[in-house]
Amino acid sequence: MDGLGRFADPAVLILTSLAGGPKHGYALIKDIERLAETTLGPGTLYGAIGRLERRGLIEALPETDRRRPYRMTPAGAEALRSYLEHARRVTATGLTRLEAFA
Amino acid sequence: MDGLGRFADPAVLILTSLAGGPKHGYALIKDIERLAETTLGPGTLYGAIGRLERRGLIEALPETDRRRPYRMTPAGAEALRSYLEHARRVTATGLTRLEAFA
DNA sequence: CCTACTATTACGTCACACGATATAACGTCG
DNA sequence: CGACGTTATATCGTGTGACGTAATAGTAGG
Repeated sequence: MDGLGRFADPAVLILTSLAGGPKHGYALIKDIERLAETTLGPGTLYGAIGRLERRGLIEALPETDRRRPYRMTPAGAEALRSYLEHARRVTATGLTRLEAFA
Repeated sequence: MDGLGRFADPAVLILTSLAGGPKHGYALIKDIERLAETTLGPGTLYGAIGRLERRGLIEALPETDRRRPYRMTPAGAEALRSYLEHARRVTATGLTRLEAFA
């Protein structure tokens, strides 16, 4: 019971990873491990990829060499930016309050 | 479909609110609205409160006047701190990558 | 040959969203 | 004064679907 665990929203992590350039599924898993010290299982990953694609936040690129790469769309970048800015405000408030917490 | 929505993990929002001092359920809803521009429904709120209490991250104070206040425990403060620091690292990376994103 | 790489699919569970219900205090309008 | 609406406060029920876990499958490379 280590409490809350980590910040691990799959959709956000995938978009953040794709903000660094297009990647296929397996590369996403590895990048996210480095990025967030969290390992997404395949079900979690591909489930989230499908939902992001249906919402138009990412799109598939032509398959090459058994790899199915994805790229973030402009709508995805905008959604991510707005999410991250909001998250930054909220977490900053939390950290400030924690400092004052006895 | 406004994309991703906001950062809205109920457990984190509740702990963040309680980092500012003990509060009862209704006061939490109001504080979280100001804090995160998100309204937790009663089911969502009290469900999350129950789970946090079972995990020892928050604890109930004596009921006064039909109000059941909760306070964050030291374990809760530690869990929140570690979560927020991790989230800050991840979101900072995301924002950096987004700046470079074409 | 066994590990790393790459992807798909199936399945169960639990958190969460949404809404209905209950009750009490307070104000206000007819 | 009495009816009514509103604010404050908490509980419960129910359904959906995101997520975690894991089985399957194939290629390539050391």
